[in-house]
Amino acid sequence: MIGGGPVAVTLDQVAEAAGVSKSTASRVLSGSSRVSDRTKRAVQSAAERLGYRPNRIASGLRTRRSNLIGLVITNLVNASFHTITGVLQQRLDECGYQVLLCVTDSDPVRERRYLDMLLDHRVDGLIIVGTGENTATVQQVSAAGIPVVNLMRTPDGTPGDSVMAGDRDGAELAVQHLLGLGHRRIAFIGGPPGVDSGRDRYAGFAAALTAAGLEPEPDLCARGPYTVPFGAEAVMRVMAADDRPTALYSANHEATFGALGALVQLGVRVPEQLSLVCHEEAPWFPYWHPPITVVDNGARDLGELAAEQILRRIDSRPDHGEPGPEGVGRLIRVGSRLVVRSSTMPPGRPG
Amino acid sequence: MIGGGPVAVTLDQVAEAAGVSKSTASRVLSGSSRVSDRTKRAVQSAAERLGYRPNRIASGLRTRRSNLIGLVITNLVNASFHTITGVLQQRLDECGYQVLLCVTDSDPVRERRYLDMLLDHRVDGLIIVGTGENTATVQQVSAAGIPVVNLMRTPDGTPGDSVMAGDRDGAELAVQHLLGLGHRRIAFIGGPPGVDSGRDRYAGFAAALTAAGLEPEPDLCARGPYTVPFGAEAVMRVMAADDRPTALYSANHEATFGALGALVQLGVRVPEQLSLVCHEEAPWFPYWHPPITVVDNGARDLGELAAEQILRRIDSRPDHGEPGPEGVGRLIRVGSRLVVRSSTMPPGRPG
DNA sequence: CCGTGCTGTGCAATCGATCCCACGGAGTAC
DNA sequence: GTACTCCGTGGGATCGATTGCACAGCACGG
Repeated sequence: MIGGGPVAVTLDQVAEAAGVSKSTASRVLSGSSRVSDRTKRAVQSAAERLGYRPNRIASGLRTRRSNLIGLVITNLVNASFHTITGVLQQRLDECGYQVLLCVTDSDPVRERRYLDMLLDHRVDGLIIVGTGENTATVQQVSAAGIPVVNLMRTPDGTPGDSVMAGDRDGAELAVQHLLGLGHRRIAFIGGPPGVDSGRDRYAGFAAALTAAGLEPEPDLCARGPYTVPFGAEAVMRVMAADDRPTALYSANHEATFGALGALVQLGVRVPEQLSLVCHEEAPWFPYWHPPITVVDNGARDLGELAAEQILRRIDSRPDHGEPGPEGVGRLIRVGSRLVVRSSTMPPGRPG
Repeated sequence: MIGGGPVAVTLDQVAEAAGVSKSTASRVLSGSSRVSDRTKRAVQSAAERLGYRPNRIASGLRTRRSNLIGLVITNLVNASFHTITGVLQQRLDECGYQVLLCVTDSDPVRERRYLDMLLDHRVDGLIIVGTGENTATVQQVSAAGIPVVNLMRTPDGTPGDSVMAGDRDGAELAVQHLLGLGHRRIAFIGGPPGVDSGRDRYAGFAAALTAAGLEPEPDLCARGPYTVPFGAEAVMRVMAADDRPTALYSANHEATFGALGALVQLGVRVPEQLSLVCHEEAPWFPYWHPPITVVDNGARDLGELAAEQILRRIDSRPDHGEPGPEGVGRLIRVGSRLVVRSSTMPPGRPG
């Protein structure tokens, strides 16, 4: 502690202290080539003694690998996104990669800037929950030889692989469950039609109804942003129908909270008067009263698979081989799972 | 698209295309020194034409600045943390710094590894919500000349500045509010005593009671983890008291959700039978039924101030000046604010 | 005894920027 | 005309690691 100032110890110094050349020291510390046990020990102890920490910037310049992966995501608030972010970070770290976090708030301008910045930092991979407004820039990234994985959303014309949630199937699962309980008037509160999940979940909802000989009723369907106020407003709307629904499918946890609040306010009891299923898990749904039936969209799996896919692409490009898209991007779809709790039950007799 | 392979354009190439030297091209693109307008235009157009993107790794090696800031955080799930993370990232980005995200899950071993890794990446700053188990390693980081900002927690012996929530004052505020409404039997559901927020919030709770001539009653106080199940269990416990409390202070939003679920289950109505105040804002509290009175611990401000503080330290160390702690670390405390909604009211007559 | 191959090590080029230093020429002062 | 100051520009060292190439020493087969 007597002067271990801010000047970091370099490999040269370690080499000198160990009485070997820089090259040998490097070989020992990165374990690439064979070195005699004696020198190995000498270098290691010198490194230890001096408190040597390799400079990844220098090493990155030479090896052309930053060990950084850009994560461009629309927000962190949504339950799926922060679960995914956590899982991703952990999995990538296990393989020596770090996450450069970029939150766009769905702003294409910020997204664009982040993409350029990630290019400048020479990230080894890009995982993106995109707005769809910058596919040209994403193309540039891909053309620069950086693997791209699209997460949750695959905009038209985007390069790279995709890891997508099984939105359509999940919504179908939820509605089939409600139909199976005997519900016929099922309301839908869903996301914006312009977003993959909004579109796909509605498609699943409609498909399940159609398969049962029913069809979506416009005044039982509300589509809008994934927000608490929208959920509340939507419930007010669908519950104002002449013939009230007996069940409600709600497409994300924020909207569901809005819905739950509004239902309490309306004095509608769940599940006695209205069955409720939410398409997204949240930590407190199992503990709610009643515990909420959900479609688990596999957020953890999404993170896991996105990490694995980007790592695979990085590995399969050992030393900046071919740049181009090797065939078309691969599409991985994560299965959804219905978790039945107590917020759904057969419809009661109309009052 | 005819061969813009993965090999990136370098400054040399831009310089050559513009017919100037590498030095001049650098000067134009980093705008450091005066250059004639003619050459400036030539270089800029060449850079544009070739699609030049500066290599931050190379530049970082030379300038000894990575433009990276390490964020070591215990988790992303907690509402405050993801708000803070989002704000931090945005603020730092505005000043050209990017966030290297590290989630520890409160595991000291992972924390330790992350700190070493951040050192290797030569981050320009460290913002940490620490476990308190690695102060020695944090000392190393600080000794390496990297500014450190402790967020929400300031373990004994940690170097650097601190940006802390006004936990004690906030809890006091909440309890004073309840006392002011006429409550005398106030229950406490709080965090682990080993964590700053757990300790401070309890202290504030106790202080407010003491100032009113009361004292905390052991069977109305539950202290445990910030989890939904604990909140539920704690409510069960305090509501089992012979003389039920008329008000409840709950120390974070996860526990509050557990509590709300349990209260519904017990058939206890809020606020008629029990007033509730939560020490932490969540997006849906304003929309709940009833809207929940909260102590806003200023998560956005915490992020904002932590970002500003680290940036200030980085700037005030223009070119690796003195390493040492310039005096003691600065302590910044963020004010808490009581937001009164409808979950609190004067106590009713005992039934 | 000599050629061959393997092992362990060192030398020096290299990655792509930044920036100190020097230099030529124009402008100004005396 | 000489000396001096700017200004714009180029040359080249430098940051700290990695890595291709060369070479010394040793073992082994013929």
